[in-house]
Formats: sequence, C-alpha cells, structure tokens
Amino acid sequence: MARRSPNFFLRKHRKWPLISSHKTKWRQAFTQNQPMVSFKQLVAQHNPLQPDFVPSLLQSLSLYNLYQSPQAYHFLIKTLLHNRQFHHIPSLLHHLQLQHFQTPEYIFTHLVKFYGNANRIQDAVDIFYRIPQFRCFPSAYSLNALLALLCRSQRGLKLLPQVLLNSLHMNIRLEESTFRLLVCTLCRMNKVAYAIEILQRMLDDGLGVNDKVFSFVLSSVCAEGDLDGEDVIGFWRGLRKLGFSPAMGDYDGVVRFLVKKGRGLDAWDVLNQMKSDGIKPGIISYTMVLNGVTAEGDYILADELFDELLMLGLVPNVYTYKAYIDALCKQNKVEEGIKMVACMEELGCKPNVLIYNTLLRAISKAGEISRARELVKEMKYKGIEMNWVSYTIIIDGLVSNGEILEACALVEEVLHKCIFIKSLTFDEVICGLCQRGLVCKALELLGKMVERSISPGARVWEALLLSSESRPKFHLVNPL
DNA sequence: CTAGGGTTAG
Repeated sequence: MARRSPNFFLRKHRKWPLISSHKTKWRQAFTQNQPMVSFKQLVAQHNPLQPDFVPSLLQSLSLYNLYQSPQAYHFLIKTLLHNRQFHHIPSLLHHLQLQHFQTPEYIFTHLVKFYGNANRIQDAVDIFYRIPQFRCFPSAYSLNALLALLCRSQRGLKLLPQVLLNSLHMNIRLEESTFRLLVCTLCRMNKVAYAIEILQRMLDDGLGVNDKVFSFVLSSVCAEGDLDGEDVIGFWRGLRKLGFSPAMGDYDGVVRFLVKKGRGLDAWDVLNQMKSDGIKPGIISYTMVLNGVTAEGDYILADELFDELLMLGLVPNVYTYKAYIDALCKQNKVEEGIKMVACMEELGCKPNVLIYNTLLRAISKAGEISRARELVKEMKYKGIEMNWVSYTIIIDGLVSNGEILEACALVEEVLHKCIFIKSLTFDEVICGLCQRGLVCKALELLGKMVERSISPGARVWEALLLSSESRPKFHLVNPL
C-alpha cells in the first residue's frame, strides 16, 4: 500500500541548502583549535597517577584561557574516562559546575554511556540527575542514553520507573525514540500488554506512532519464540485498534508466526484481513497459509486456497506445489499429486527432491511398491538426486512389503554413496534379513555398519542371537 | 503496472 507521500524520499535525499558556507565554519574551528591543540599536547604530558593530577589539568585550562571552553572540559573528561581514572571525574565535574557557560548536553550523554559500559549504573543515574546544575537542559538524548543502559540489565530495569518519573519532573519531553526504546524492552521481556499500554500512552499524548514503530514492535513480538499464539493474536488486534496500518511484511510476519505455532486457521484469518484491507497477498503468504491449514487437516480449505491463488494470477513456485501436493497426498489423492508434477513442469517449475519424497511417502504408505519404483526411475531420468529421506522412505517401504533383498541393495547403495541415514533404518533391514534366515547377508551388513562407526540397536543383537541359536556354527561376539 | 518478502520433510 502506498501510504508514503510521493515526496517522502525526495525529502530524505534532498541536499541541504548551502546557507552557511562550510569554509567559514572551518576557519572558525581552526582559530578555536589553535589553543586546544597546544592544550591537548600539554595534557598528554600530565601523569594521571600524580596526586595533583586534576589541579594541574585545571591549571593548564587557565594557562590557555580555556575555562570558558566546553570542548576543553569534554576533552579532559574523555581523557579520564579512557584512562579509567573514574575517581578524578567528580572533582573535575565540580569545577565544571562552578563555571558560567551552558554545558552542552553531549558531555553528559558521553559520561552516561561510558559509565554504563563500565557497569557503573548508579554513577550514570547520578550524573543524569545532576545535569540541570550545569546550566544544561537535559533532553531525550541523555535520557535515552540512560534508559538504553538501564534496559540492559535486571538491576537497571529496577531503577527505570524512578528515572522516568524524575525525568518528567526535569521537564524532559518524552519523544518517540524514548517510547520506542521502552516498548522494545518490554517486548523483549515478554510484557506485551505493557508494551501496548505504552503505545496507547504515546497516542494519548498526541505523539504520532508511525507504522514503522508498530511494525518493529510486531516483528520483535513474532520473533519471540516462547510467546503463545493467543498473545500474539491479541497483540495484533491491539495494534490494529490503535490505528496501525500494516504492510504486507507485517501480515506475513504474523502468518509465519501462527503457522509455526500450528494455528493455520488463524493464519488464514490474517490472510483474509489482508485481502479485505486491500492488500494483495503474495505467493509466499499463500504458501505459508496453505502449509498451515494442511497441518490442521483442513484439506478442503487447502484446495480452495490453491484455486484462489491461481485465480488471483499468482504464480506458484516449488514451495507452493510442495504444499499443495502434500495436501493432496494427505487426502490419499496420490495420483492427482503425480498429475500436479506434470502440471508444474508444463508451467516451467521444476519439481525437486522434496516433491518426490512427498509422493514417495504417500505411495509407500499405500503399499504400492511398483509405483514407487516407477517414481524412482523418473527421478533418475530427470536428474533429481535422492537424499537420505528418499532412501529412508523407499527402504522402509520395501522392508514392510517383504522385499528385503532389494532393501538391502539400496542400503549398500547408500553406503557406497556415503549418504547418511539413521541407524534405525539399518537395524530394520538387518532384522528383516535375520527373519528370512539370511544371516550371512545380515552379518555382512552389520560389519559395514560397524566399520562406519554406526552402532546398531539392541533389537539387532537379539535378532542375530536368535538366528545363531538355530545355526550354532556362528560365534557371535558383541564388538561393543 | 508489478515486484516485493524469503519458506521445505523423519
């Protein structure tokens, strides 16, 4: 949806009017910098370990007549911070406090951030409260710096309410950036309801909450793995009531979350909202919902959705076909699924191994071994490599249909190709061989298995012992 | 007008 005005981007990229020539600015900076440069050189000669360190720094300030220069103080503070001379800071600040110029706020934001990184939370809070004593009006800049560090630790979070309350007394106007910080912290702490409350406050205070903030909050909520589906649906409804106009990515984010949580029908609901909001869902939206409703067993709906996406002129991709074929197979419509493969090829979409595995699974379940063989041939013909899932499905199918030698041949193929399959599949084949009295073959396979450090399960030993009892010439030693 | 976004099973 084109919610942005056409000049949105123009504004962003428009060049600033060249009112002040930066030549003048540069010259000013240069003339100011002359004493600063000498001052900095002098400071570098001071030893921070001397007891008169700070007095001598102050002396150099007066030497270069830099008492009135915030930059000089900022430099001194930075020097102390970088040398981790925290104990010298209070006396320097005391001196700064006695000056008459307005102290720029960035000195305090810097201090707050540095204290935060040194894990001196209380120092950071203290200096923040003292800002007005330096003839400086704190704004959202220093507040955000402090809040950001408070939000980082459990200890900091405890101080947060008090800081917020005091910042109101300090006449700091809370801005969108501040709220965003708080809302995101709350989301991280799974306090979704509080996050909505804050968003509500923002709107009540006449702050425009832009959709980007909503969107950001929503995506952090959806990224929260252990949140309940119910919570997210509630949150989503809450946001919409607050006037959020989601973009396609927002709908898709919620859909993805709901599908992951096994709530395909709720995801379908969101898809419908999307349509009624005038946003055309993309192929990915449909594919996710298709997977979701299939997982919930609503195959009729799955059929409808597939028709619908075609009617909308969306082009299904291999993921979409996979989802649809899955739905067909779950309804035991394997032949229709196979027809779909021809269909997709006609439309220029190549089937992959996942598509064939879906079909093979359904066919094996139905016990149609010869049909499975045909599909394997088809795969080979089309150059689609079988992976471990394909082999597992086929081997299982062969074993349960009594085609034990063919299964054994496939296991050998797997070993030859160095494809990893689960040891359970080996076990099954070895047991099958034993049951048929093919103990030699079973032992041979067991040997290959052990050779590759794949450990057989207990049932393998049982089956081998059982058959060796009837043929005592085998002397079995458990190599483990 | 459309692409975009970015997914898959034992």
